[in-house]
Formats: sequence, structure tokens, C-alpha cells
Amino acid sequence: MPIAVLDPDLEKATARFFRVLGDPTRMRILELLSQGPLTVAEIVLGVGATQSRVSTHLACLKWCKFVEARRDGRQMIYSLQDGEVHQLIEMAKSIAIHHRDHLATCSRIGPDW
Amino acid sequence: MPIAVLDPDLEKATARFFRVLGDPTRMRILELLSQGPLTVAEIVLGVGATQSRVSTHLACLKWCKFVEARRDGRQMIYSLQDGEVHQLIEMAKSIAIHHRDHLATCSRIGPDW
DNA sequence: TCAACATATCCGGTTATCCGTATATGTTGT
DNA sequence: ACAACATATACGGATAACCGGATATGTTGA
Repeated sequence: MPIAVLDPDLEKATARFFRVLGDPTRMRILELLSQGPLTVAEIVLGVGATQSRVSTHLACLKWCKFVEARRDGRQMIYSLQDGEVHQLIEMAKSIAIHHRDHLATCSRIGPDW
Repeated sequence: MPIAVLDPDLEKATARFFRVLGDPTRMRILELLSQGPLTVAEIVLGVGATQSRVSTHLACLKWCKFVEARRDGRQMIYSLQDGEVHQLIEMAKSIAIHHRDHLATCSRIGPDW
């Protein structure tokens, strides 16, 4: 029997939170940044995507408070907003590693639906 | 400077892991199930979506090992696969709650891109 | 102020993923 | 075996979100 709904808005926000993490490129960016601050150019090298794409993903991550940016002359230096996110990603990895085969074959978020 | 890549495949699997969590309906289903096992009919009531949609989401969650199902007569009873996921969701909520406004306005995963 | 550099935004095109309706599958009691 | 019930799958259509290339914005040094 559906128990009390704690907070529908928070539930949506949390789904969105996960949605931001649920893109391979953004994920990779966060992983890179977990080692320390990087310039956009360095991130572009690290993820192997175009500059414009990386820039857009960074804007998303910044807006959603996963990372923060500061200017240093001509370049922007990005870094993780706080350590909690990295901790959460590590936790997710430790769970995902057991089901990696299924997760990998879950194309379209489900084998054939 | 891009440090060693630990495991590109795991990184992708983890992104997919988050992607599964990044849908409001699936999120809601997991929240409901965190209170205890439920039949499909009960979940349908709880999330307010059509039966077919719920069934599809459940198939996704089952395939990806977030939930497990057992048959009880005519009905199927779904439950969380393990407690770790719930713990992770709670952790995400505690982070997301601070940025809920930004997450909410992050339409299209970014305000206008 | 101008050219070069670093990053951000705009745009059109493509794919992923969501949705509901209709239908198929599986289970029970008669 | 059949009707009723509970759940799962198969569509087709709509939209969200990704992508790269071109362009705009902001910053520096001459």
C-alpha cells in the first residue's frame, strides 16, 4: 500500500540529479576532475570529444552544481564542487561493477522495448 | 594532464547505472519499493502511470538488477535487490536537496542548449 | 585597438527514450 | 479446457537530448 509520499519535488530533482550523471561524457568529465582541477582544453583531451560538446556538458554540470569554474587569464579552470559527489560515484561504481554485463546490454534502457 | 584511465568500461556501466536511476518514474518505483515488496498493481497505483509503462520500467529495473521479482499465484511481487541502492538514493537526495532549484530548471539538461 | 587564443553558444540533424493503446502471455478456479 | 484475472510485450508516434561545425564572446599581449 503506497505509504506517505515524502516529497514529490525532491524525488524529481533527485531523478534529474541522476540524469545528469547518466551520460558517459559527463561521467568521464567528473572522473577526470576527481583527480584535480583542469582547464577546458585538458578536459577536451581527456574525454576525446569536441570542444563545443565538452563546453556544453561543463555548462550543464556547472548549472547543476556538480562543478565550479574560475577564470585564469584566458582559460577557465574547472573543479569538482565538493567531495560528496565523487564519493557517491565511487559507491555507484562499486555496485555497478557487479552488474556491468547487464548494464552494458541494457541498450535503450532495456533490451528491446 | 589526463591521468591513467582506470576502467573505461566500468565508467560507461556506471553512467548507464545512473541513467537507469535518472527517470522520475523508475525513481518513484524504487522509492516505493524501499518501503517493502509490492505487486505490480500496487506499484501502478503508487506511481500513477499506466500498467504497461510500469511493467516496462520494472523490466528495465529487473534486467539491471535494481529489483527482483517472484511470482505469487497470478501476481508478481517486486522488491529491491539490495539495500545499497536505497542507501545511494538517500545520499543523492541529501545532495540534490541543496540544488533542487537549479536541477529543476535544468531543462534539456541545461537551460537552453 | 587588433590579432591570436580559449571558451561558450547557436544551429540543424540524428538517435534515444518516453508514452499510451492494443495485444500476447501466463495463472487460477471451475 | 475456458473465462477471468494479472502482468508483459509489441507497436507507432512524440519529444528530449546528443552530436559536430560554424560562429560569437571574452581575454591577453603588442
